[in-house]
Parts: sequence; structure tokens; C-alpha cells
Amino acid sequence: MPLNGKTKRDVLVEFRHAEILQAARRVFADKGFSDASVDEIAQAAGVAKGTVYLYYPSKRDIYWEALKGGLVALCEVLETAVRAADSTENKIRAFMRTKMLFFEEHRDFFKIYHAEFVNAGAQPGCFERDLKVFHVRQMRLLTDAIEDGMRRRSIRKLPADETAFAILHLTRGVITQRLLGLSRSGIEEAISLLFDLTWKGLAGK
Amino acid sequence: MPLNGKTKRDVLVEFRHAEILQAARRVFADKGFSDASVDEIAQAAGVAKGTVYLYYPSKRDIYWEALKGGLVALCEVLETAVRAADSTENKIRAFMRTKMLFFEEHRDFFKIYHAEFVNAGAQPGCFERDLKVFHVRQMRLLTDAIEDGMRRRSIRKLPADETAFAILHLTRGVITQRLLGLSRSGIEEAISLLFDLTWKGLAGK
Amino acid sequence: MPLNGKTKRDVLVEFRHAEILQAARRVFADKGFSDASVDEIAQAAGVAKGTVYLYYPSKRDIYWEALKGGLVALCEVLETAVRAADSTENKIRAFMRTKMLFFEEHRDFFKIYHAEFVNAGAQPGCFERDLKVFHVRQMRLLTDAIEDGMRRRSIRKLPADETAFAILHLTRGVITQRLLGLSRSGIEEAISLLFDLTWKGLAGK
Amino acid sequence: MPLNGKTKRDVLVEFRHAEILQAARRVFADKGFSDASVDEIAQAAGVAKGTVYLYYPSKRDIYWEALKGGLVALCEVLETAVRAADSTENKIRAFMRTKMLFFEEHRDFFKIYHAEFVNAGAQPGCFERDLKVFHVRQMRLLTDAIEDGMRRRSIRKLPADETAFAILHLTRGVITQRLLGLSRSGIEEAISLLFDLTWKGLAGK
DNA sequence: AATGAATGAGTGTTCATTCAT
DNA sequence: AATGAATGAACACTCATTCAT
Repeated sequence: MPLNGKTKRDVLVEFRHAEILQAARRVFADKGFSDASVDEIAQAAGVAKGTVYLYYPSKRDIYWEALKGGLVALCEVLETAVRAADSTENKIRAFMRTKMLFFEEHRDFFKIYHAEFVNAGAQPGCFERDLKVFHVRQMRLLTDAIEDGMRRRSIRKLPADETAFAILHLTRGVITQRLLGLSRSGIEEAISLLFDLTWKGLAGK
Repeated sequence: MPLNGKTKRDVLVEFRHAEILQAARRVFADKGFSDASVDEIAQAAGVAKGTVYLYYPSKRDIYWEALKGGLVALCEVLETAVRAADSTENKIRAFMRTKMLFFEEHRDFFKIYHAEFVNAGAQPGCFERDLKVFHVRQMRLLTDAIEDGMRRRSIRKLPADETAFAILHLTRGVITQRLLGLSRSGIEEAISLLFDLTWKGLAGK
Repeated sequence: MPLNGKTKRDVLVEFRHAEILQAARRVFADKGFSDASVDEIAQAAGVAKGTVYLYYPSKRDIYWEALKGGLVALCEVLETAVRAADSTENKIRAFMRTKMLFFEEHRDFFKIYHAEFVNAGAQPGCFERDLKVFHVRQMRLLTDAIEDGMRRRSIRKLPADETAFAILHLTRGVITQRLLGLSRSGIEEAISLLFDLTWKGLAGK
Repeated sequence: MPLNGKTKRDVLVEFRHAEILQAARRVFADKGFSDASVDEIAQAAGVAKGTVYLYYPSKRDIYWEALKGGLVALCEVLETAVRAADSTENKIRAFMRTKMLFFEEHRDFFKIYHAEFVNAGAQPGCFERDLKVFHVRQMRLLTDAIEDGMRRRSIRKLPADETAFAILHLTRGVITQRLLGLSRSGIEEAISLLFDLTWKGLAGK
């Protein structure tokens, strides 16, 4: 009866988990962790409050799951995309492009992700340690590319870590911009500009 | 009795306001708006909870005052500094430098300011409209400099708005980096790198 | 098919009832009525929560059944034992002995039984009326013996009811003592002492 | 201004504590710990729910305070009374008499006290250790008297501990009886009978 | 002017009970 | 017949705000 390893029950459980997580992301994105209520999440998921607790042991756990799930997916697509790129230039472009498209698709997750950086080190940061792992994975992609680029002279001499940080933050900033609806241009244009700025800087000839 | 327009009472009132605001900034920076309690703020200010309500009508108002106060000061120093700079290059450098030094001095305010960008448009965003004013003021400083720079050919052809956004976000990112204690280098080094990257980009020759 | 009046179905139903009751006694003894959860009982009985409700209409009913079942058994063995004893002295001794041995065997039931006396008249006391019947049955055994003893002059003149109460409570106390593990002596010694004290009192010659 | 060491505030605080404790005892006596709600206690005390938490940190703490307060008072009056009695016989009589009168006056406390013995060793028994102290104090009063009595030959040879236990339990039983309203006789009669039974036992000559 | 005691609405979490499968 | 997912009412506890002193 179990089809491809999953019983009907497994499917339902998985579905509920996803359903609640989805709703939670929406609510957390809107209100932030503290101002989101479990009741709201339940309602958004179309279940009763008690049902939420059948699938997650606490509000905090839902939050962390919502955060982690997105981070795992993000890191995976980033790693795949960067690895597939053939030059330093293309690796950095791939990083920016993939991240922007990913968040364009997962706006709710972006808000949660972004909020977590603000609080980073602060109070809810029970996760701090776990979060760092994902941060480091992203950093590694960039520092590797940058160091490689410097060896090949396609990038000028720069401190790799600080530079990677800058790219990370800049990319995040541009995404924020778009998601707040403050940007009129198309996504591809935005990506081009982001990369262009990063690569060439402001200076004229 | 009223000396330079202020009675003794006025002075006390002003003092209390400042005292509470200062305490509030500390607490809000630590905990965020929702997780900060008025009791904590009162305690940090060394007054009773009821006293806080003599000076501010609500928790939200304290928050907004704390935010606005910092924004006014920030915009003022930025405008002064940028106006005083003589070239496009120096104007942008001055912007970055002043902002970084300002936040280095007002870390509590930075946390609040930063958090507000996350929520921007979102829930507490009663302020949205008011916040925008300060955002626009900062943007104007940069877009003016950029457009001027493009006319003088010291900056290559770029969309002024998007570029200004990028500078804003990148600067904020570097500050975050420092305030989270993730950066080892000195402040002046950080400023130099930030400007250097922005100006020249990554590309080798 | 129905063998001595019971179909296979009847046997199963009876078996389930007993199984659940047994588990319930364990749980109620441990946690008390309010702090015991139906889930725990179901788990202890090795069935699903819903199954419990196929056999008992409510948590309260399980409790009452657990209580009543024990009380019926207790009263029966007490009546048999006391009836079998030939003298007043032996009847009282038999009462104490049988009760102590019964509870030594049914510790879980004792805890429930004991707790019910505390609450007696109080909140869950939906049972009050039903409980009284069992109380009266035990009392009757003792008052009969006592009154008979007084007629035969083997017991001095005493108010039968109050005296019976005293014996009841004293016996219960000694059992409590043992079940809480506060007693080091063997069960037979304890019984002897209990009877000896009751019969002779404290007084020296 | 502080009169006999107490400011007006101290008096109020003390009053509220007492008021809430009083109400809590009533409610806990009626419903038991688990079935009592803080809301009920607040209502019984004539204050809002939040107010209760200004005076006690948790439901459990209220309970423990209610229990401890009574136990301290009980032990004190018992010790005073027993110490004041001049013979073994009178010491034991004093113990019984004082305890019965104390509980006659503090019926609510008795229910709580009694319930705690049922659960003793069981779940809420965070107190177990603290409770034991009071138990030991009562036991000591009796064992001292008993051992002394045995030396003077006014009590026959008996194991002091077990005998003390028996007196404790028997006394408690008689009190239960009265408080449940199952006894028709006056309190003094009940005390006399209790002592008489204990001292002389059942046996006719 | 300042206090802090009092309030009560709101939140996370549990659990007896129901019911579709 | 048995399951266990779903429900929602109930509860302990918190906290912004009010107000008598």
C-alpha cells in the first residue's frame, strides 16, 4: 500500500506541515515573530488553534522551521548556481541573480529572513548558532569566488571577507528595495544594475 | 523668572523627556518594540511606570519619538557634511563616513532604525508616511551628488535613484557588520574600503 | 456459538473494559483525577484515545468505574472475612487484616480511594451518594461487630458509630503509612500492632 | 511617619496578601489545586486576575503559601499546648484537643492539608521535602511524649514511631469525620472519645 | 509632579471530546 | 471495531494603560 515509501497518513502529515508553515510564513512576514499570534496562523492555515500544536510543539518552533526551511532551499539553489558558473564574474553574477529571483518568489520568507538579521545577536536569537551556519555557507561561496578571481587577476586586490560581506548586504538591500515596492524597473534590469555597480563601481573613466 | 524663554518647569519637563527617551532607546534596541515593556523602560529611566505616561501618551509614541529624534539628528549631520564637501567623490565619501561615525556613536538608535526598515510597510508602520520623509532626505543628498557627478563625468552614466539606494543599503550593511561585532578592522579602514568598493567596483584592470 | 452466554464479542468487550480500567487506575493513582489525561490512560492501555471513548463515555466515568470496581471487590472480601470470623475480637481483626492485605495488593486503587475521601462532599463529588453506599457497608460490618461485642461484654461501652469510624480511619492511616513507604516493618507486624493498639489502647497497667 | 515599623504601604501589601490567601484557601479547599482557577481565586478575593500576580508569582506559590502558613500556625499551637501539659496522658490529650480545635477553626486549611497527604510523594509534591519538616515536628511531639510515658510506665511498651503515626492518623480521621458533617456529637465529646479510645482501647475488662 | 497598585484584554498552550476514515 | 486527526473551550500568566493618593 505504501506508495513510493509514503503511506496516505504520511502524505497528510506532510501536507499539514506545509500548509501551516506556509500560513505561518505569511503571518510572520506581516507581523514579525512577537506580534504574530498562533491563532492567526491557525486561521490563515484554515485549521483550529489546537491543530497547529499537533504539528509543531511551539510558536517558536514554527518560526524556526519557517526560517530554516527557506534557508536550506536558498543555500542549495545558490550553491548549485554558483558552481555551475564558469568564471569569477559569472559566479558573482549567478549569486546575485539567483538570490534575487529566489526572494522574488518567496517574499514572505524574505521578510522573516531579513528581520532575523536585525535581531541577530539580540533576544530571540536562540537560533544565532544555527543561523550562522547558513550565513557561513553563503559567505564561503563568495569568498571562494573572490579569492579565485584575485588569483586570476579578474578581481583587484581586496580583503575577501569584507568584500563578500559587502556583496551580501548590497544584494539584500536591493531585494528589500524591490519587495517594498520602491523600485519601478524590471527584475532583470535590477540584477544587471546590481552586478554592474558591484563590478565596475561608480567611477567614470 | 523665565530665563531665555524657559521656566524651571520647562527645563525639568525637557529633562524628563530626554531621560525617558534615552532609556527607551536602550531597551528598544535590545528587545525590539514588541518585546520591550514599559516597565523596563521606566526602570531604565529610573522613574515609575506612571511617570512615563505623564510624558508620553503611549509606548508607541515613545518609540516613534526615539526613532524620529535620531533621524532628525542623522539627517542634519549628513546634510551638513555633504554640503561641506567640494567634489562628487568627496560628497559620497562624506555621506558614508558621517553615517558610519554617527551610528558608531549611537548604536542603540541604529538598531531601532534598522529594525524599522525591516518592518517598513508592515505592521507598526503607522509611521510609514513620516519615515519616508527622512528616507527621501537622505536619498536627495545622494541623488543630487550622483546627478551632479554624472554631469561632470566623474561618475559614469547610471540611474541615479537605484544607485543612491545601493549606496544607502551598502552603507547600512557595513554598519550592521560592525555593530554585530563581526568586523575586526578599525572604523577608518572600514570607511575607506566601503568607499573604495563603491567607487571602483570589483573589477581588476 | 455463544458459550456460557457470552459471544466472542462480549468477551472482547469485557476484556477491553478491564484493560482500560486497569490502565486508568495506574494513571489516576499517579496523577489524581484532574492531572491524569485520557491520552495517558489510552497509551497505558495500549489503545488509541478514541478507543477509550468506545468503552467509556467520559473521563469521569472511567474514574468512577475504577473506583466502584475496587469498592465492590473490597466490600465483598471484607464481608466474607468478617462473616467467617467467630468472635468480636476476631471480626475486628479480620476486618483490619483483610483491608490491609487487600490494599497491599491493590495499591493503585488505594490511592484513588483515599483521594476520594479527601474530596468527599467536594467537587467531583458527583459520586457522593454512590460512595456512601460502600461506606455504609463497611461501617455496618464494624458497628454490628461492635454492638455484638458490647452485648457480650468483650467490648466496653462505647458509641458504636464513632468507634467504627475511628477503626476505619485508623486502618486507612496505617495503610497510607505503608504505601508511602514510611514503614519499615512487615505487613503482619503492622497488622498485629494495629489491632493491638485498637484493642488495648495505649495505657499501661 | 512609619508607625511601629510599618508604613501605610506595608499595611496594604500585608492586607492584600492575606486577603488573597484567604480567598485561595477557600477555593483550593473546594476544588483542589488542579481544579481551582486563578480567576476564581481573584474573584473570591474581590480583585482582578492581574492583581493576584502582583502579590504571588504563580498559582503554585499561592498554594504553597496557603499550606505553609497553616502548617506553621498549627505546629506552633501544638507545640505550645503539648509543652504546657504536665503528664504523658495530658500531653497526648492536649495534642488531640488542640489539633481538633485548630481545624474546627480552619476548615479550609484542613482540606488543603489533608489533600496534600494524599498526594504526598506524588506529583505536585514539589513541596515534599518542605512538608516533611512539619510532619516531623508533629511526630516529635508525640514520640517524645510516648517515650517519656513508657519510661514512667504510664504507657505500655510500644514502638514509639508506629504509635505516633497511629495517633496522628486517627486524629486526622476524626477531624475529617466532623468536617464532612458526618458526626452529630459536640466537639468536646468527640475529643473525649478520641482520647479515651486511644488511651484505653476497645477491650472491656 | 510622581507614584505604583489595579485592571482586564490578550497570548501560548493543553486536553476532553468528536468524528471521518 | 479501532483509530488518531481535529476541535475549541479553558487556563496560567503578562503587560499597556489608568487613576487614586
